[in-house]
Amino acid sequence: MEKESGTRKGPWTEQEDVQLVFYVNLFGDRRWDFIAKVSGLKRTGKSCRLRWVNYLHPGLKRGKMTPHEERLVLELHSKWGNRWSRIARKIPGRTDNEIKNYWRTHMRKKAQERKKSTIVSPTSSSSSSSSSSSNSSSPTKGFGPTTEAEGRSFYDTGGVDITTGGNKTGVQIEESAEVYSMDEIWKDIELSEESSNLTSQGMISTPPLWDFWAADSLWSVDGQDASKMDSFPFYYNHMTG
DNA sequence: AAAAGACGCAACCGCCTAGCT
DNA sequence: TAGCTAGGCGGTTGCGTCTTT
Repeated sequence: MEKESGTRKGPWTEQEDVQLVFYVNLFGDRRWDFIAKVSGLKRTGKSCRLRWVNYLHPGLKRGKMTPHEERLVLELHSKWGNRWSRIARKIPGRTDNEIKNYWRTHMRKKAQERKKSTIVSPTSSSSSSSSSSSNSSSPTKGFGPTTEAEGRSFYDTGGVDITTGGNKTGVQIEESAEVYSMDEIWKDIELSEESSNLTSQGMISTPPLWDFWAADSLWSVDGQDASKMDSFPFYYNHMTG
């Protein structure tokens, strides 16, 4: 419900997308407020940016996460915690939002599995059942699926921000993350995904293209490199099919 | 075939930070 | 140096789609 002078909200239309892409190509992907204004879109700069970053950006990969990407997410999350954008930068073609969503889903599944397994056999699989609480004594955030009951969102958060004082207890950061996270996670993943033998098929390869994209500036578009953005037809095809 | 529940994704909100005046 | 603004980020929510009963 936007007021006449207000901004539009809700899902973007194809028309809006085309318009946004056009203006981003024109002015680069920096001045979002400006773009929002000149484009005539009744959207905030923020909204435009988000739409671009999460959907319209030419470097975006769509579809399911590859096993390789999943691994990366887990690995990086164990290092950095919920630093989604930071993680996303290491996984070309994936947005922070996507990774965040993936993680959330992932953790929800895990939480459910764990709940089930503890209900069925509270003493079973020794470490895993204790794992969710293994970190709870620490004021730092545990890696495992914290529950809403703990007052934080349930998928919050793995690793510790090394750069900040997340590590208030002085616990060794990387190790504390490792204590539970990677072992547990890998185990779970193997169990749940072995069946689809994704990991054993050498699917670890990121498309070479992505090495290029990643290494090059496109993923970290900095506005200045507008020449690379002349792939407008791509966006258009991408959007219109 | 219909209803209910689960899942996945897109988008918004609010806070924080960096840059500018 | 303080205040302001835009951009960036993480958390959360809403809704459409898919799956199960």
